[in-house]
Amino acid sequence: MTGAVDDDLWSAIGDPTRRRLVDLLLADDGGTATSLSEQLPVTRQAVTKHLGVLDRVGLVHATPSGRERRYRVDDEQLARAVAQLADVGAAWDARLRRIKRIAESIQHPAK
Amino acid sequence: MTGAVDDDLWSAIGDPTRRRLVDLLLADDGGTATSLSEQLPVTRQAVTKHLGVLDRVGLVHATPSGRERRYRVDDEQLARAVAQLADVGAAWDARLRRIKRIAESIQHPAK
DNA sequence: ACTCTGTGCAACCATCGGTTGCGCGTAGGT
DNA sequence: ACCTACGCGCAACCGATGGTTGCACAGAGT
Repeated sequence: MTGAVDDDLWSAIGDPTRRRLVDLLLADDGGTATSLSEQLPVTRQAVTKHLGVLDRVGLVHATPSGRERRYRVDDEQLARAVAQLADVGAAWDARLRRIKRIAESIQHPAK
Repeated sequence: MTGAVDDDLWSAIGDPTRRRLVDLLLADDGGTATSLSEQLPVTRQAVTKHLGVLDRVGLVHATPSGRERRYRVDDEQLARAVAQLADVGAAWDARLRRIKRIAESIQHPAK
């Protein structure tokens, strides 16, 4: 019923590499740009850019630790993102069911 | 458990304009590039390109009708897309719950 | 026949995902 | 204290993509 979709947030997780980045950070909290890039088919600089995007939409948060920058996922914002996925999915699903119901009611008239 | 995410499909619905396009087509089946562009803040040509992308991943299907090209949503493919949204959402949600549970178990040791 | 309307095609532009290359600071080994 | 080496940031560059404008063409309506 909300439908209040945040395009920036959605676009952030729309990119495959960023989605994997989130996956990696969920599994291995406190990863650095370098460590993450080693587990991905892209360079450290590419990862850095993606982390920048994720940071801008609040999905991750960086904390300097010595000469490293450790990143961790922002649970709340990720939960919000998950909610949006569910929202859109539910809306489309409802449409599909409605369409299917209509199609059936045509095949099997209501009386 | 599947995790078999189709990047092309996901990227297709990752774009805000394309997502709205799908929304519009679900509400107003058989829309044309021109009619759809009137309900969006972009030009017809931009819409045409997006419909091309959606067509390539099988989310919509065009049928020439006279001099017009009417587009309709492919129910099955959209259902697949919805499933993927649910998949990723569920995976992340599970992680969040697990993390939260761990955090709680630290505050309230298991005994 | 002439016009309107819907398409398609092409050129062009900004942004984005990705790369390479460089320079800098800081942690560690000796 | 030194020097190495690792992690990082910045900048230039490149191809793909989301967007625009402009034009040329085809099918209906009068």
